[in-house]
Amino acid sequence: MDDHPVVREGVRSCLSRHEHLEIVGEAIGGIEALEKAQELLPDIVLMDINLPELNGLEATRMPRRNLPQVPVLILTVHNRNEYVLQIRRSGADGYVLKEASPEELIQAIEMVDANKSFFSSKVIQFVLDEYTDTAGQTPSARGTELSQRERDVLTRIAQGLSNKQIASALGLGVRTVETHRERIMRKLGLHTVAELTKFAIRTGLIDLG
Amino acid sequence: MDDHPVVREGVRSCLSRHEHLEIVGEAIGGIEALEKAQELLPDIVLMDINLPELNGLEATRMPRRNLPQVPVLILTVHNRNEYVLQIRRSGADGYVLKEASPEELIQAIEMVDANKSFFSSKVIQFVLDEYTDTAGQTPSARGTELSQRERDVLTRIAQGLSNKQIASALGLGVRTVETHRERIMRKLGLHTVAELTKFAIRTGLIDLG
DNA sequence: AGATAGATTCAGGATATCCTCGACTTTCAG
DNA sequence: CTGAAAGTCGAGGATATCCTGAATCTATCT
Repeated sequence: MDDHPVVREGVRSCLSRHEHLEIVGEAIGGIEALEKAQELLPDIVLMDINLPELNGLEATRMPRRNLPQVPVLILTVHNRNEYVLQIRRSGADGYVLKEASPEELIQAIEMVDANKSFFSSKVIQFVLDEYTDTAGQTPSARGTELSQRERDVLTRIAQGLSNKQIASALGLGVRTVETHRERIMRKLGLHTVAELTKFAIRTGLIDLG
Repeated sequence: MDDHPVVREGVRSCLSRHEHLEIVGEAIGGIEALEKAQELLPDIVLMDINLPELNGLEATRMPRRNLPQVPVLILTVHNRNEYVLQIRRSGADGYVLKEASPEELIQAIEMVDANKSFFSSKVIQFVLDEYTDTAGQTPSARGTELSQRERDVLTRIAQGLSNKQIASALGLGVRTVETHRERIMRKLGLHTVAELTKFAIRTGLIDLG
């Protein structure tokens, strides 16, 4: 699932050299990826982060509810620390950088298919550090990370909605949205909508639409 | 020349379907790309922008001195305005987005090889828009486009500055900055800081810092 | 089970900033 | 001259930011 034809061509080519790996479907946007995943029930889903329509991480969170048996492997160019945490939170089973070798991609697919998780060697150290910090595998541990609700609010802030509009969209009171907004700013150390918007873009919460 | 093996695999696969196209060499970083270009003297160089060691644009400028006869085609994910201008200045002969189809890539290679320049259709529209708006370098041009002063203000808004901070930075009154902000919003049809920020990023006014 | 911690929800009030409408002056082109 | 656009301010209502406080719920730890 990627919106770059050349990249998809590369993935196809890498996988074609392994007979036991078969591509049963492709998707460009996040919504299409969800639909095809439910329709084709693949053994594994390979997903980019920056997808049109629906963010790759958001698209990952959803099939984990409806299709918890389908492993998701994230394949992306982003090597930012913020992504690592969000990917773990999204429930993805693996994280491979596009700068990794095709061999590493194959290895990752096989490991995820064997119900193991795989993270690129470049990011595994950071992941391990986080593991030791959080000790338990609790989905939410660090006070510096945003909660799901806070991500929902931040996404809409970066989309250009006002507190009132966000409250209406999420079925909340305006004061609740204001609280979320304040906690987001405090956690991230940012104090303007412009900075929040750029953060949301960097972390793949929204696209430049 | 790309630092993502999977992407290189995709380019190889795209080109392999055309017998008249042959890959004589590959490189990961910008320096390696320069060395191989001088060594192999290819008919055309395909180059990404974000390369380790040496930026792709810097690497493009240099062979234009030593190897002016070697055309350079930029292949990248970036479709921001700032890059378009920088690419033209660097002396590259073409600019293809990774979101383009493999057919477009082949077409671009053939055109550049025929000593013509090629820019992705999505890119060329961008350039044309900017050109018609700021044609003749007149500081004031179109009613729908921003003036220099308004660009100054918008840049700082997107950087996260408040009206007061902008006024101080530009030596204006706060009311003046507020009027500029209003006119910017009216001209662009945008009414939130988030949208202004995304516009500034898309048009290359600011970076994702 | 009780205690602890985080997430989510809502509120009042204070201050700052933004957004919109209107107005004045200057400059420049037709 | 006339009109259009840029640049400069003002006022008022809307919104956002920041502070404190608190109830409910869930999950985990002791």
